[in-house]
Amino acid sequence: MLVTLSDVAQLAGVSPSTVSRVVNNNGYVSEAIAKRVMDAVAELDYRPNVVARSFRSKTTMTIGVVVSDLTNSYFMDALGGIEEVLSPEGYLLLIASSNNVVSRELQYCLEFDHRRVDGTILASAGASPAKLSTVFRKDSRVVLIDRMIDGAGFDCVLDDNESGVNQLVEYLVEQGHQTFGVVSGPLSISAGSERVDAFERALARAGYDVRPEWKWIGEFTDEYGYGAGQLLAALQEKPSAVFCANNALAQGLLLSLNDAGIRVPDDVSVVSYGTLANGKLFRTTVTCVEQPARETGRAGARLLLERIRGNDEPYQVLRIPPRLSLGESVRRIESLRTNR
Amino acid sequence: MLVTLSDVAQLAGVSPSTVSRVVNNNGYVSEAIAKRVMDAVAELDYRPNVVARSFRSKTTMTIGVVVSDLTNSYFMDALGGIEEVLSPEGYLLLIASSNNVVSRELQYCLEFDHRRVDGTILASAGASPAKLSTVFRKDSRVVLIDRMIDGAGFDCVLDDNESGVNQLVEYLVEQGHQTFGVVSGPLSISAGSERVDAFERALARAGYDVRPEWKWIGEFTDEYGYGAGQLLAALQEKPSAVFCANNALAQGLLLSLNDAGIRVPDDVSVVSYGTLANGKLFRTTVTCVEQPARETGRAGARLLLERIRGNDEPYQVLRIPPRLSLGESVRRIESLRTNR
DNA sequence: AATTGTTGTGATAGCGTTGTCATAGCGTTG
DNA sequence: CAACGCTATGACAACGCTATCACAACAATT
Repeated sequence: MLVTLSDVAQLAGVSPSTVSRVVNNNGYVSEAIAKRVMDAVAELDYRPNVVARSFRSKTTMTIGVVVSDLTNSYFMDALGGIEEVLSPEGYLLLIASSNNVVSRELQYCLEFDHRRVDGTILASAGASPAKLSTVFRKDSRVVLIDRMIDGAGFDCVLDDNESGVNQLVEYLVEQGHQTFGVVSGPLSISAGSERVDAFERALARAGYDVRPEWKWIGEFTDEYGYGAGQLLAALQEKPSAVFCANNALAQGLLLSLNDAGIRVPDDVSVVSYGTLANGKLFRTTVTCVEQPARETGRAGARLLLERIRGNDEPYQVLRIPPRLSLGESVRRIESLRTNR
Repeated sequence: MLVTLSDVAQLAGVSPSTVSRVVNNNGYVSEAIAKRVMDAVAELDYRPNVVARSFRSKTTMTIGVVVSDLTNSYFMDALGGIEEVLSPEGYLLLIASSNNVVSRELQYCLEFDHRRVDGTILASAGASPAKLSTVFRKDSRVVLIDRMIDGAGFDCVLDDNESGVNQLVEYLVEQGHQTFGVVSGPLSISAGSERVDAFERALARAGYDVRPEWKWIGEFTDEYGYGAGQLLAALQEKPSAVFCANNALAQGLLLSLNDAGIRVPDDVSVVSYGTLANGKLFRTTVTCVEQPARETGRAGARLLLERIRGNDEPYQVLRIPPRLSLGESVRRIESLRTNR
């Protein structure tokens, strides 16, 4: 019913093989024949059947990307970087958002495997290595971004969380802060544990710590951030600075503080790991670690490309250094000395 | 190299046909055999080759979605609605952003066609019916959302722009505004022409108009909005209210007015067709037409599903009514009478 | 002149799945 | 009990393409 290679071959008076060579631009084809074929293609309005091609050639030129939250600008930026690298190479992206639900994440990865993607880029919501290994085959090409999974045995590109957090703490201490709170997603995710650990370690070096009752560990969502903000607002005694381990948390926290009538930075200072989405309109007014999202995406895509092209060296972990971006969400504490 | 249907069949001691029936859950299969097959599937860790399946069955269970700007929350919301309808039906989405470049839009649509998607949902950046008909085949299933294309002959779901704009104008006039500016994307796109036309018609009914020098027609991007804001800021005599035909324009305009030291709404009032992305954090502070993005996506997906399932009635245009959302970007003009 | 390599083309054989048809056993019905 | 429909399974072909091989024709090298 639809025009096939053979139809074109017949009209051009050549073999299907030759038409295939022309449309794929590989193998030896003479100028004259190529032109004859292309004319036939145009005349019949031939559309290559990519499904048949993929079936035969066992390569789909498709990359699956699973992120944990598509509405988060970090992942959108990373996606941009991925596309930037993969699109010119002829790959199409299959994009899915797990919405921070691990089971959905696994489900998408499995679906992608069934659809025979050439590789998968995964920003995990916290899948275990065990679960992951049931989903992927031993020869699956997978690159993790933003969140590392120990023991999964995949390439990984992520922030140098330690460096980012250190810059943040340095700045906070410099500004005179002495009491600190933390809001984070699950510590089972590297983005959680690494940032929180680094935060506490950096504080320790400066002679401070985080009081247990000022630690809120939940999900990497603005909803959880909002809830944490409510708890914070209700506290009699508050930390002078609160560290949010990602931008969604910061967003929720700031909104809830605003709703509760707590002013930032007058009443409490807030810093975020990750840029706030709305910085564009209202300028970046939150002091934060500016994540190299796009570069992370690019690096992940490049790593995956190498794997597809046969690189079978041991997997590697790439750390990309972020930089501090100063906003107006941190108060300078001049002289006040609290006894601790 | 990989486990196939036949491998499973062999282990289970049945024919490939039977295994196919089991894994697809269609046709007659006895309980006993089904169990035997499923055990074999589990033991071999069989993964259906969806590419082969698609090739044979001529249906990919894939829907292509081309939007003009993935970073725009309107399209993200619409995407959510689309996914909500299509995902439970087993469809996977192929998502692409044309970034308002018509050639890229066409390219993606063509690529999707080659990949044999079962249907396409398109928020066009302004492709002509002629171009579109070279890309799609006569039996292509296509649904347009947000932007209608006259003469394309496809189903279409979009805002009742007239109603939305009327509500806006009514409110502006009620607040005492008498001089108006407009910022819009191309009038070749229905979202542009319909909104601008409706705006001018509604104003005319109220006895007002838009001065030619207060009309800025460009692209539906925040960049263009920013530029328009600069032009506006530089004007000696300004309109008292400016209508932005989409949210990206409003975003850019507001940012540039802010940069130029023009206060909203004190110096100039701004209204937007479409919700501002950052309403979430800073609350909706811009008076705007709240678009039924998610419902538009849902309706488009449902329309497409019907087409796929064989509905071949004449194509239809669905208009979804939006509603006004009051913010703080419009000043009430009490008594001032300007002579015009 | 013989050998080798390069270029250009065709014939053939599947890839893994499912649609279609054939067949056979069974229960129900007039 | 013959006729029929329903259930259950297998055999077989074919989907459109490309990998592989085979083979020419010709050029370049020994």
